[in-house]
Amino acid sequence: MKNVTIKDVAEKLNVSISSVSRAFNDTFDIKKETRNRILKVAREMGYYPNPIAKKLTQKKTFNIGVVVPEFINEYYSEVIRGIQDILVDLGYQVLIMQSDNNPERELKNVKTLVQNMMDGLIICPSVKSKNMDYYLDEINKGYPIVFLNRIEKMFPAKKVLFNNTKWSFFATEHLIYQGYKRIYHLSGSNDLGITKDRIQGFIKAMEKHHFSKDDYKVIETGILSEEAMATVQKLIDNEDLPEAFICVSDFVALSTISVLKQNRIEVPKDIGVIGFTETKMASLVSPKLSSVKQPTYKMGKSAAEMLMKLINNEPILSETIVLDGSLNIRESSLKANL
Amino acid sequence: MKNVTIKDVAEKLNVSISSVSRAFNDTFDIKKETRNRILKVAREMGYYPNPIAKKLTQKKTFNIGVVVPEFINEYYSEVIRGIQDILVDLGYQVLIMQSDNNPERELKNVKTLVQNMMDGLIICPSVKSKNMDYYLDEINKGYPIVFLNRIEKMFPAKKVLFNNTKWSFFATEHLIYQGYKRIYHLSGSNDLGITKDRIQGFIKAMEKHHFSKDDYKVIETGILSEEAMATVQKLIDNEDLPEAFICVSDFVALSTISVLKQNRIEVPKDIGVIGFTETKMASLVSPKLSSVKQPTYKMGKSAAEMLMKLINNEPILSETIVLDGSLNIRESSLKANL
DNA sequence: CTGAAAGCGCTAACAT
DNA sequence: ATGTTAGCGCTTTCAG
Repeated sequence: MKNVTIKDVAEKLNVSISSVSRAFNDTFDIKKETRNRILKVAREMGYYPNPIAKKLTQKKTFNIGVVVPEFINEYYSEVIRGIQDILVDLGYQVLIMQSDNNPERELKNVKTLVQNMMDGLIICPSVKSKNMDYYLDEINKGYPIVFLNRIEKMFPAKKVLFNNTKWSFFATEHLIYQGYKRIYHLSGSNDLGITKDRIQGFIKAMEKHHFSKDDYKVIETGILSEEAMATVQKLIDNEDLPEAFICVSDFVALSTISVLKQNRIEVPKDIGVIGFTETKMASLVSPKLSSVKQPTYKMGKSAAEMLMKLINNEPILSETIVLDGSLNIRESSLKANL
Repeated sequence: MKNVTIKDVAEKLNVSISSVSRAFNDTFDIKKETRNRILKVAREMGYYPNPIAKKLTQKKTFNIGVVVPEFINEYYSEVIRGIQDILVDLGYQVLIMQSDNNPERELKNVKTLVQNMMDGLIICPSVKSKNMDYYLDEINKGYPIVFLNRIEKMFPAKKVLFNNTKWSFFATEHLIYQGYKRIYHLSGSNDLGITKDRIQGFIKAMEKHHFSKDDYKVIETGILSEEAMATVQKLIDNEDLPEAFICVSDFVALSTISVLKQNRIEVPKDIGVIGFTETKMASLVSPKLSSVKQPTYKMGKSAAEMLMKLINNEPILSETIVLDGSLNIRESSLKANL
């Protein structure tokens, strides 16, 4: 039960604890021979340096904390894989905490990670994150933090973002080129910066192509299936259907298609639908879902690389990295070819 | 940059560090008045007890570690929500690590968590986890570990499992009752215990209903979409299609349906399909996917509760908790009603 | 009730 | 090249 300590090893070998420490840290000032002897016996005794004690004396922990809102789909999974692929090779371990989109829990998570002396943090804020003061405090203290996604473009901190405006614009334009004349945007929560960005891209496309205000609409639908379905059903009941929907997520897009189908409205023949933040399901469903793909893995990698620079005091050219995605056109938005 | 320590607070107030410690731990042997005075000033100074130092002196960290293979869908997300909902209320924080289904990384993760003095661990093993010796060592040392899912029924440790055999049996029987006369099981990796369990349930149903060996088949397909699609396409090419598929996951089920559709075979009219480990997508796609639902949230809760008992040395009635799920019949397996 | 002091396991000067 | 010692920030006897 009792753990073997550096002292136990030292006594067993009749050397000082510093020698054992040196052996394990492989410093220059120890004879290879002694080192090996110590290491060998230590292994036998099942000794392993206590990282807690180590943390107390050293600054470095080689632990990185990541806070994500949730794991409802592969989005953050891939982000984290990107992060890990960079950091694990550099000897870091990645500790993850889930905030469940609860700002209080998020803050508590961040504090836990800070207090556990993570060398740095990558934070993917919750929907209604309002903890920015605390974060700014830490940043000002010199604590390395990189934000990822869902953070205001103007927030004064290192961050990695997806170019929501641009790809929302492209997705909308794609619908326009397909000949859809009346387009609604089922958007996410207005509390989110990214929602505003996507709305902006949507409207930009509408205006560029001279849509009249009657021919487009932004409806805040949220990200829940039930909400989306209710919204679409209401549009049907009110006979206020557009020719195409651009949806905040694949999940909402599928919900939309599902309701339309229930009402014997066919996609893409009667109505076009395009999703956002592509999931693997997109190409497996029928009709195959067109969607905007985000570079999740790369976002994770970029955030991790940025964090490393921050930690190693290397110069960071730009505080904000904005990444591009791609538009995966499949069946659900293809009116033209019918 | 420099953090405020207990000493700083003590000096500022002209009290001993023990008093400050007492104030923060709210022990009985301190005057309420002193306590409040200390707390007040400490807050002002921005002091917060360093948990690392605390860990060094105390045994308890109120941190629980969770290792999961991945987050490709909401499965482990819900498991973790279950875990958190139990533990957060008890004052614990949950630290998560992702093994990416890599056994080495899994082991490294577990070691990191152990060395960081987590009070206990919940481990969801990888596909090819072979680290059992290390885990058994820790358990024998008295370290509280609970396993969840994907672990051999006979493994001598606390664990929470889903009754794969039973629900595989039920799902198969459902297909039988629908009138499908020839059924193939697209199974997961044979390295997994749960795969064997599901195969067992499948075969049990086949035998109970006197299917001849020619009328059922188990095909190891894995969990990748590409593999599943290739497998199904090959069956089509070989004119070896069954009347129904029971698939290892919703993902594989959707892949299967997708290939069938490409070949103008309709589900459920021509062929029935049922998934496993239901995802939210199941009810959104067309045809709506029948699937076996696992009690993910409850599994997380059970594991957390078991871990608490383990940590608090409370009696544990049964080493293994096996939970039941449900069969959500939707459209993809409904031949009878057509 | 409060303070002094030992110690948790380790690192990092400082000696030798 | 190795040993000695003073912390790291906190808890916890033990005195008083």
